[in-house]
Amino acid sequence: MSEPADDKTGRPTLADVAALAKVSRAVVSRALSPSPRPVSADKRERVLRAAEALGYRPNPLAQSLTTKRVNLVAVVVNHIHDLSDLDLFDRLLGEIQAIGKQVLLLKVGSVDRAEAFLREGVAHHVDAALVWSDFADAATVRRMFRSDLVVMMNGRHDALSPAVVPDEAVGIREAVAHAARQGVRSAALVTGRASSRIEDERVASYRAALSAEGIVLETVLQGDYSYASGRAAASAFQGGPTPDAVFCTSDAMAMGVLDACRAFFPGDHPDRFRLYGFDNLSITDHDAYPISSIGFDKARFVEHIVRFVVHPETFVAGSPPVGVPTRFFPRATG
Amino acid sequence: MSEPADDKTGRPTLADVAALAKVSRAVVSRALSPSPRPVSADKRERVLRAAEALGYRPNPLAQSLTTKRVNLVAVVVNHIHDLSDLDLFDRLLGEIQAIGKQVLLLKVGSVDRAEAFLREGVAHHVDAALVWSDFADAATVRRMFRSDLVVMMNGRHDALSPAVVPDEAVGIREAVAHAARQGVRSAALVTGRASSRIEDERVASYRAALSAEGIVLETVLQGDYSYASGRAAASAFQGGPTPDAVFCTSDAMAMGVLDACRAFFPGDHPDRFRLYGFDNLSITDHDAYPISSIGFDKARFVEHIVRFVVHPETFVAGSPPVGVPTRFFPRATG
DNA sequence: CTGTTAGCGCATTCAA
DNA sequence: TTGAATGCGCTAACAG
Repeated sequence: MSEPADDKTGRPTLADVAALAKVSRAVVSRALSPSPRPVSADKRERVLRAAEALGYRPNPLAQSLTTKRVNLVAVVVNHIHDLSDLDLFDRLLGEIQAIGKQVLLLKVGSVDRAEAFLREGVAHHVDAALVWSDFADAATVRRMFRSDLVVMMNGRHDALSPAVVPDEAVGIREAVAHAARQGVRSAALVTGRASSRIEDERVASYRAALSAEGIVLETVLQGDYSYASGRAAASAFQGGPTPDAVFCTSDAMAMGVLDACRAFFPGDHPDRFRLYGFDNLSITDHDAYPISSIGFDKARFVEHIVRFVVHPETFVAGSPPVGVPTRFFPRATG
Repeated sequence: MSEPADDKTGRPTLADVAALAKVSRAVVSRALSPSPRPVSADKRERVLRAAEALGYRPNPLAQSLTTKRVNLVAVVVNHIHDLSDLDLFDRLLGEIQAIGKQVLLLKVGSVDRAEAFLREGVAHHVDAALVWSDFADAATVRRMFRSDLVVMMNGRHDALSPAVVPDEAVGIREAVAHAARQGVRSAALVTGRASSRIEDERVASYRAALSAEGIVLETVLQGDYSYASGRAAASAFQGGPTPDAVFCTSDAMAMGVLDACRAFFPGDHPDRFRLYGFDNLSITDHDAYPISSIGFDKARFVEHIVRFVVHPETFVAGSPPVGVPTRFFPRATG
């Protein structure tokens, strides 16, 4: 008589359950399988009872050895802020868990570093990789993860992998048109990191929209998406005349610009110029930063991503990236 | 002559490397092992070359089957905001990765839900669980994860698991003492969710400190840590006389109080009462929310956590939780 | 419907 | 130092 389930971990295994239920291991496997498998009601009952009694939990790692699926999804970011707003991330996390998978959060700055730790880690066995970090293009990501299912949100997608991107041009046109209707004739643009493809397109959209509305782009200032860089950029407006409007490619920079101008021109704000941000962060709903902004429906965005994870087959190679339209959200500053 | 490495995944396995290098699988295993194992220089070289040629990557899931270690660390939160500040989370993520492990991020609201998805997921095989969510106590967490190594940050620790907690009393005393020196005699307290142990202690610390400084606690208002709840709570000050100081157990609520009062008493602020927050969020460094706050050294906090993960043996059962002292950070509002 | 058998990819005995 | 054999925990293929 040997004790059931006591190798070293103390964890009962499928074999223990089989022994207690007096059936074969295969029957246990089938009885406990989520998908319906042929098992007599009698034995199924015994298995369930035995599993319950032993406190048995299947080992998903062992399962994955044969099934090739781990129920893990990698979320790859450069910095947490890549996800622009915590609401989006929180929702994504919830939805992924709702479909029975779990999130492996990877912070990846460069391809080199990524290769290094992917070599050792579980990461390259995930069922899917959701990529915000712009450290690599789709082909590289597919190679790095042992998965063909990668969803690109960093703009570096190709024909072989699905991608979800905000359709920024729409919202930008709305914002600029709104400005034009308010009489804006001249503008400054505060941009983020130049290395990003997303940012390049964003800037191009602003240029096109401004031009279409006949607004003169007088100045382009380089920031890095941060509050501090917005403040720094705003010093350009301190001395001479200011443009009619300042467009920032992130809300954080717009916040910096706003605070800088409050400091430069006390009591004067917000009349000196109109201010537009980007991202529609939830903080723009706070009184102190009532920044007109451009955003998209996060629920829909997440919905598309999760759909690709659940039904990869709905993606046909060569189809264009899924666009989630952005909208203009007017607030006090614009 | 069969193609090397082409079952169905196309991924080369250890066996493929062995075949190409003309050695046994055991030799490959040893040659590629991080720890020094007996292998002749000649064969080691051949193995390394073969592995390189094939682009071989060991399968950590298969490894874990025998080693019982996955190099996975679970970070358990209730809501992303539990980590109070993204800076802390971002740093934690980086440090965990630096020690060769990866982060499984779990959003867990209740024990029921947790049990449900832990049953199916990889989560209960992690090497360690770092718990912010107050959904469960240490014993439950140890049971849920197949790990004895859990680090509790939610205040629900016991003698058997390490814990890291901010020593909040220090900073609170500093803040209250500072207020007293400024002539504060009466105060209101805006609290967060009552269900949390951390919150209970925080409130107790405020009461003790106020009492010690002879400040009368006139009002206690219930919030939920959010900006909106702060705004709502502040309506209590709209009608009658206001206390000399308002202490909030989160910066977000303090921001809400601040904005509400700016709306009630335009132009009057910040003289009507002093305002103190909690968490020392980075946004309190922005001009618009210059809220005096209480915070701790995030680098040290993370350092302690990671130390427990790397050297679990440094924890001796029964030792008290590691405290990271908080400090008072005075700003314009206090 | 059931049990037996054979792997999944790897680390680890144990003889040699 | 080496390689053959065994097993980690589980699923899948096959006969019965």
